[in-house]
Amino acid sequence: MTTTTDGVPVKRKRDRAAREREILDAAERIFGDRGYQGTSMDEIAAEVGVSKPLIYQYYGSKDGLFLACLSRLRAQLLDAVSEAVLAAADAEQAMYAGFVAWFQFLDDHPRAWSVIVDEGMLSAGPAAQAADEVRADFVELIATMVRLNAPSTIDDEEIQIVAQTISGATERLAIWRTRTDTPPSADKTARTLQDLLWQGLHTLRES
Amino acid sequence: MTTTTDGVPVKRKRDRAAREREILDAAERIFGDRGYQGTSMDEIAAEVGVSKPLIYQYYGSKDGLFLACLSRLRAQLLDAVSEAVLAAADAEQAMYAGFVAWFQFLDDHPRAWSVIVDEGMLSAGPAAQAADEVRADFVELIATMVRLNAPSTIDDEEIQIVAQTISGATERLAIWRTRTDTPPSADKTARTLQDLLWQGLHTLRES
DNA sequence: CCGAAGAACTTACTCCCAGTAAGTTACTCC
DNA sequence: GGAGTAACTTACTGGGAGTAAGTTCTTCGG
Repeated sequence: MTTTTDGVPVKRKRDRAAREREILDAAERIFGDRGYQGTSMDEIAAEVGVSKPLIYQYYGSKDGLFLACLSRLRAQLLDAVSEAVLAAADAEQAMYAGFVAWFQFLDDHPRAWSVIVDEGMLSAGPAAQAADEVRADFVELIATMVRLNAPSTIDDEEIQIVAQTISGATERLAIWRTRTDTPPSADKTARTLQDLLWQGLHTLRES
Repeated sequence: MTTTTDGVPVKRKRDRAAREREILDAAERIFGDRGYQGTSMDEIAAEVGVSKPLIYQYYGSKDGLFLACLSRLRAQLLDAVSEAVLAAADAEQAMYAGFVAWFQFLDDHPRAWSVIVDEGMLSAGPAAQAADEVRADFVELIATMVRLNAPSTIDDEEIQIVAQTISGATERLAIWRTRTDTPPSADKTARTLQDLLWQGLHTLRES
């Protein structure tokens, strides 16, 4: 049992939740350093000081563990962007602030980002679908902003198209910036993207 | 020797170029069906009716072989899009026609596309850089079109940003369309994208 | 305090697959 | 026909994902 007589959970000496966190932290670090392919489950197990089957018991597979990392990191990224968006004075500033927050976060957390880049690694099987769901929160946020700024004549399909466009654009820009020697600043990138998209958003015509 | 006395290449019974093509064709088919991870080199070798080390001799590694497939498919895709762009009456039509050709090609060649999607698989090591170079032709084409349509006050960094944006957007849209039950038509997707971007392209202001 | 039940955890494997060392066969030219 | 080389094969290694089967720890009812 994990509860006392009054039903309150009690600290066990071997605490599953804590172990899961330990494993996840180590996985995040190693995946971030060496990439998905370059990381072995044995390595993560050794880093935590635990045997490999334990990790399989908790996370099911290498994909599962990677996905758990991805999911947690994406959540942090979404928080950073959401916060920036909500703090903005008007809709135009909100979109711009969101872009800046996105690029800035990725500049500040290169290891986190390199995990997110490796999302592409999961292009096969059920993991691909799971990875899409992780990204979906983001697309949702973007879709909401699009809805607020586009003409009311727009239909749901078009909103999806625009949201996917913006999501794809920001991801590609982020990857490109990390692979370029002297990338434009987070701010300039965000500003250019904003200039490119803002007008068009308001003038989307019906099909 | 592979030449006769007058220097003209002669057909050898065992013809390397032909073998390379055979291997590449088989690899393209199998990678397209089963994905990068799901494909083994033994499988490709068996399909061609050749031993595995031969493939390694010609293509160096699994990544190398995959990259060769990717490169050939990308070239076909680029051709299709270039042709559509060049055949258009004016700049606005050219951009739109390019988008349509892109989405249409991917609808028509699902196996080819699934290889290109797996490009993300090569996020590590020198293969990642090689994959970027394969994509670079495309970004180049887009950059050219941007240059023709944007105000002359734009700088090179901004052109790169815009080109990466468009490249990222089209790729994400293509992936999204394949993973959606009833995706919008190639035409509607292209039209919406065009509406979103065209105006902004002309009003990009200086930093 | 004792023993049963189950959760946490380990040892010691299997299998698959990328990549290779070393050798064999087929062709070309002199 | 024999030397040289390109095309090709057999038979292996190494490493890593995933697992079967067992052991140790913790809790709880009696």
